[in-house]
Amino acid sequence: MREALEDVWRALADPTRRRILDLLRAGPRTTGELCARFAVSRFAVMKHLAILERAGLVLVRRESRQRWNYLNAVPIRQIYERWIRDYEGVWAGSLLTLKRHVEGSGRERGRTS
Amino acid sequence: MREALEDVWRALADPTRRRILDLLRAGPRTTGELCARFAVSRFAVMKHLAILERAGLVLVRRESRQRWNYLNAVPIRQIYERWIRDYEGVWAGSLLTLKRHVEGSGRERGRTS
DNA sequence: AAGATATGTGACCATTTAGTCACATATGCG
DNA sequence: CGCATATGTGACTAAATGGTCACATATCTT
Repeated sequence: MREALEDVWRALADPTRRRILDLLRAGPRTTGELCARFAVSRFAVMKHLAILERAGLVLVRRESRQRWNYLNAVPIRQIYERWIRDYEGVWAGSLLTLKRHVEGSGRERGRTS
Repeated sequence: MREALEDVWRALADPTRRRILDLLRAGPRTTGELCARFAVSRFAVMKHLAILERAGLVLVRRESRQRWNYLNAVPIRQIYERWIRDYEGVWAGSLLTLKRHVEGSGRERGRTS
């Protein structure tokens, strides 16, 4: 697969969509309930929900005339495990890099490869 | 501050930029070295670097006619600590949600708030 | 000084994105 | 039935994005 997390990254890039996910952490919500929380139009929220659904971050279940949106945090976990986690080893090193950076001491490439 | 991580999220949304960061994990690189690794034009890479720099993910030090790009992983750590971490408690629950979702048993809202 | 190398800038283009309004469908209820 | 409610769709706009090419500047080397 061609990096299925691509849609997830893009979905998470928008602050409104992250807020939607934050709301869904407390439990499933109908589309109407979600719209009531945002200043933008109902359709704008629906578009965001469609993007979140395509990314697999939101699961939808229709019940009569309502649409229940469920949070699925699994893709977020994958983002962490497949990418962010790889940077844990550099966190401490980054502070050192910053220090050398401001010191401006030349010729300290220190590349690993 | 008005959520300074906004630029970081947007910067991370692009796969080319994430690849640049992956390269920089092994150590600092000049702009030219980075360009050689990508199919897109040199200027496209420079634009990506500018976005990464604005987000604070890349620190730049000029040395004579070269520009050394350093990885700064601190914003990535903040993304984790201020957002992703909050979802750890839901990872297990998401599997349960998924199970209920496919079962399609109505009326199990189970909201916390 | 001259040329090669490394990076910075300006102008432009195509596509995507986030948003709008208006209208359609579908369901619960009196 | 008829109406209110909840969600789905179509058409459109403005701005941001990712990309290009051409040109400018600055520095190292001969």
